Amino acid sequence: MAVVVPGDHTPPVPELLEVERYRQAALGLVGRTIVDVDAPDAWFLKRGLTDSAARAALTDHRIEGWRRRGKLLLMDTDGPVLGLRFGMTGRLLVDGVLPVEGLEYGPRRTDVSWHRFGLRLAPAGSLVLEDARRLGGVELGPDEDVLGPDALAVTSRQLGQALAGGKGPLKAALLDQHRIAGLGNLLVDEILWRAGLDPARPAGGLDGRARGSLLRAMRRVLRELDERGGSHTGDLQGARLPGGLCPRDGTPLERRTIGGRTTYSCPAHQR
DNA sequence: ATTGTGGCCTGCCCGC
DNA sequence: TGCGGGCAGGCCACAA
Repeated sequence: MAVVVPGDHTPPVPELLEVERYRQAALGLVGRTIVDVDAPDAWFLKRGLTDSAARAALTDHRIEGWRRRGKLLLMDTDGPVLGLRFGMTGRLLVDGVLPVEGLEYGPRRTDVSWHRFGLRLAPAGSLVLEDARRLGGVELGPDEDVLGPDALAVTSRQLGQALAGGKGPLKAALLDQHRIAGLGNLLVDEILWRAGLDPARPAGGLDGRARGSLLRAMRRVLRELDERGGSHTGDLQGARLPGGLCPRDGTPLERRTIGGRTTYSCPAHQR
């Protein structure tokens, strides 16, 4: 059940669960042909891409599939691969419809001035990436291999490799998309809270038992929060504010900056 | 190579 | 009622 806290206006942050929903919705576009590209915001185009270059590269090509690796959404065509990143506030409109709806927080309004990238399709339809804060981006032929294994499919062995020898905090390792791809701040706080692990403990210091707890919590959180409706529906979410109490044991939560991110954790049961 | 820090960007909340 | 400051966080450049 989603926790709704009046006054909390955490925006809908696209972590892997939201990007996966975008992917599922975009699958409906497979088979259509790109007839025009609209990229009005040069900032949004990465790695030297320009509006005219994107148009030249994509026009007349057919969409053949959609893949996801972590938070990176990949459009396969019979020409180039297009990579879409959503940053913190990016949303995808598929034929004018927002696939991620019912989000409890954040602005519901939309604004055409936030449309950073669009594809016009034949015989009909469109794809639009809307991003108020412009922290996302679009690039051609993204390097997918710099990303670690996807968090939804990570194996015990891969998790062990991702954490091995890490001297930084556990949370920073889980946020590092090179190690494991897909987890953002909210999901990591929820996972570590459920696993009973202190986000500040060294990533490389986990024994087999702790790694097992972590992997189980990761899988369970991803499955449950997806069923509930997204990354912001965790049990910790409602308490993730100054003065919040641990929903498990009532202890005042600790608020710290770890891995450069605002971090809430329970000093009593996260060790 | 690994780890840490700051900046990008802008909507929104809060206090005055 | 308006305004300024701080905050949010994914990602990247850069420093140590």
